[in-house]
Amino acid sequence: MTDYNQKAFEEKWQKKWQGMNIYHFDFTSNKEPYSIDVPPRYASGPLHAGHAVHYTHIDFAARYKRMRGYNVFFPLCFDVNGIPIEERVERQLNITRKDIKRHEFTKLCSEFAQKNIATMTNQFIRLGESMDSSIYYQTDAEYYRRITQISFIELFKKGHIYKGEFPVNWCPRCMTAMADAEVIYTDRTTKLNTIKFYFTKQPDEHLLKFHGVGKDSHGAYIEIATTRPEMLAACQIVAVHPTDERAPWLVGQSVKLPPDYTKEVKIVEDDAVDPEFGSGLVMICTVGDKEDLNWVFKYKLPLEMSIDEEGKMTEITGKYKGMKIEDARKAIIEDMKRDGVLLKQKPLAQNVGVCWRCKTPVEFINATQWFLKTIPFKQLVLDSSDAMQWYPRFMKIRLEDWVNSLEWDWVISRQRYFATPIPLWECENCDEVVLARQEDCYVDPTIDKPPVETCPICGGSLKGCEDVFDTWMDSSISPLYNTFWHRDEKKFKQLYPMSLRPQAHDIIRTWAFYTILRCTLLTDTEPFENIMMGGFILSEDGTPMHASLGNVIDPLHVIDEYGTDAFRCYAASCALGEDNPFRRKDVVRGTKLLRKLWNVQQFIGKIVKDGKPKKPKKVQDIDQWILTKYSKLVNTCTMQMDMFDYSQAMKAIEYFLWHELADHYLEMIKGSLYKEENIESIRYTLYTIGLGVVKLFAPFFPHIAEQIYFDFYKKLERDLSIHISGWPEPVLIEKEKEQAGETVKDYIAKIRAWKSEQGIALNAPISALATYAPAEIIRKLKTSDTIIFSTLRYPKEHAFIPGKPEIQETIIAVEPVFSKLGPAFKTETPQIIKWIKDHQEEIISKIDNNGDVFLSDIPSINEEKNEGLLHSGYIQVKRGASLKGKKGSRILSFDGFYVEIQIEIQRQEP
RNA sequence: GGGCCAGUGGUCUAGUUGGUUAUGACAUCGCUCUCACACGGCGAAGGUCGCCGGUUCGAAUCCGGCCUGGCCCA
Repeated sequence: MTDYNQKAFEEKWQKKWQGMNIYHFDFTSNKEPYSIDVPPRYASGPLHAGHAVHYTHIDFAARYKRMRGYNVFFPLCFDVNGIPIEERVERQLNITRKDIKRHEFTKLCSEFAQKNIATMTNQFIRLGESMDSSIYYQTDAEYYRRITQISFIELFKKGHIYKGEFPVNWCPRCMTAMADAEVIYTDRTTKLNTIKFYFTKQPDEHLLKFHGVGKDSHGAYIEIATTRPEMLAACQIVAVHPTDERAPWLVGQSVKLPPDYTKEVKIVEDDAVDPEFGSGLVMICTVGDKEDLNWVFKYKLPLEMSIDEEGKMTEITGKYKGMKIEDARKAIIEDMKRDGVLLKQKPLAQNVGVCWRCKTPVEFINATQWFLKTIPFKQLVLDSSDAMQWYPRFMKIRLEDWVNSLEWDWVISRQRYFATPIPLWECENCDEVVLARQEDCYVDPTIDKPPVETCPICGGSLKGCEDVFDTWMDSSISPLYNTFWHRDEKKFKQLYPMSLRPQAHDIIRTWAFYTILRCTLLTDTEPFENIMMGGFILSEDGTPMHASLGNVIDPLHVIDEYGTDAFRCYAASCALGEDNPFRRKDVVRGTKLLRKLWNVQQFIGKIVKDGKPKKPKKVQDIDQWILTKYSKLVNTCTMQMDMFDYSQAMKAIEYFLWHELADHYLEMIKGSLYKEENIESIRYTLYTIGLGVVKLFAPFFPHIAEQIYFDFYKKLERDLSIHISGWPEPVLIEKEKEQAGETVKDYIAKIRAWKSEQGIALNAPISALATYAPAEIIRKLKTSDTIIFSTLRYPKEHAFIPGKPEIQETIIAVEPVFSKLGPAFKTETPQIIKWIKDHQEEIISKIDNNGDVFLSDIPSINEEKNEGLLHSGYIQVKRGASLKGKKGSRILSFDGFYVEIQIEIQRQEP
């Protein structure tokens, strides 16, 4: 017997597989391709356990499809553009990108990313991933960026791109525009400041009676509550709700703005004002938040900015100019306190939008940016997503909600460096845009010359665009890159749309949405057929993993301790789409399952080592039973794998292996095996199921499966590796034999349980003289009597006797069969049930005398037919027995049969 | 505030075309080293299936409302 050393052979296979070329996508093959749009892993740092689980799920799909005979396209790939990497580099070196030359900075980013890529590539190998490095890509490479640029140029030519001056989300720390999808919301407590806005003209005294209006030595004022006092200079208007009792007095009035009271603004009424908030009067700035922005458009207010691109106060804020936002807020509060115009401050819990990467609160900046139209294409995206199968289905709703909630087009330009350059030049004189020629891409307009010397319109000089793309512009064409769009028309036709998009649900609004949008716009076809949505892997305590919380789980640590296959067992136990805390228990359970699989295979291996058994003429009943069970397992498991339901599939295989096969079948055939009875049938069965089970496990546990395959099956099968061998097929489904097998199994299990209860060793002989049971059961038991004899260690004389032993058997209860009664009698059912329960003795005696009880016996039932309740299956009897054994024996009663035991065996007296 | 998901023995968990006696694992407690496996086998105890109402002959399952947690969004 080979020693079980999981770690040693995991390492061995990880090395060997590199050279075996079994995961290779074959462009010349005529097998049907199964293409996976693998999430290019972002190169900002190593994988954590959550990523590891996601990629393991993808690997399950890849390995399964390979065994199903597909030509699987499973690229190794990385996403290498954008702010997060820049941000890491800036933090690591304690610089900002503006401190050094643009191209020096991008070089640093690239080096940083390459290091992470090397780390992650190794991680993927250790996770047992079957990615194909011959179709490798990374999104910052010129070959990839070229496709990003071409896709932009095509969208531009279709008229879907425009340049606009528009307030956009802006991160003052990263100093760039960002899309709505990149803004996340977080709770924080801030201060709500109530400030005096004095009237320009003294209002009617009557107004002073109302709340939120006051008067001091400087005159009458209204109270305005704001969390952003530093934006006072950008205040354009004050609003009150139309139904507010003060509205008639206030609307049309003007107030002066603190802190210096030189600027005047009007008061208007607007039903978007929340009368319950603050004083019920709100100041509207350009632009504090999105709501302000709606008002700005509604009232056509000037777009005056109080904050600039670096997060500093602008000219219009007067003395606060140049201060950072937080400093300016402190300063203006101090000033207003001093002047007595700050009435009160109270804490306020609010939900602020922050930069997804650096968590700095996002501001709105009016800036000229490039946009890709999204608003006109909502329906297009929804239709495209309808054309795909979503797993689980409810995830589609998230995409639909996001699409329906969209209000703005997608800002695709970023004022950053480490990303794909926007391939165009602009005339410094007339703003005419000169696009790069597709055949020239990849281009970097900050270095490369434009395709024409000067502006074709006015002859002005052309300046290369310094903005770069949002990094989602790169990753959201992964299906186009993968399928050789604009590189090889034949391959594109073969591969597009891709078979599967696997991803996590946190990037539905970005990666999924943008990919569906752009690929559909560019190809008029949805980019993938299936989309499987992974859940979140949380830390062991159920909190999300965060470097800052120190609860990040390193998958390699887990693997070092328990092995890769055990880790993959945990991964398989995570249902798709559901959030799962990391469960060490399931990894431990994995180690046990692997050991069980190993042991079972050692046992089977010994028996099948003499060659591949042929199917014998007669397969014994008990073998037909387990083969039927196995075939059913193959069917359900195949179905579940097709639906990406890995947790269910693995559970089913595990149950079959451990309980049906090991606990029941193996135990049952051991006796025959040692006596060499029905050996051909058993060997055939063991070989078929032994190999089949390893194959079913192979996508989950690639290492142990390969090891077992090589140890026992490879020399008898032709395949180079279990991972490119065929997926099992059902071999036999014999319903009757299955039932007979279940009967034998139940019989044996009951006797074994009884022996266990009696403290008799399971392999100890017992002097059971006879088994009594209804003829049908006896017939079933007899088909496998050799197994019963050897498993239970019965004496040769043991007889199987149809009928009852010499016992007094009585009916002890009559039970209603709800599933029969309900549909037949509907509302009368409860009465019948009650009657049955109340008249037990009467019913029992009737059955004993006449053999049945009839509907007409029930007084309250108006039923014409005179059906026998027992005969029609409306009731069932539960029999018990007062048993009389022969002399020197006693009779044990089980559910459905009796066993007569010689008493001597029980004698334990000293 | 809206959407989605979840709530089942001490812990984790399976289970929805509705059928009355709810699955398994871990932990606990008994018994058992039997020639693949004691990291095994056999058994016991442990649950008003989040709460309330409705539909139904019958609800963990369907419907409505609510509570709690998570995720996403505003």
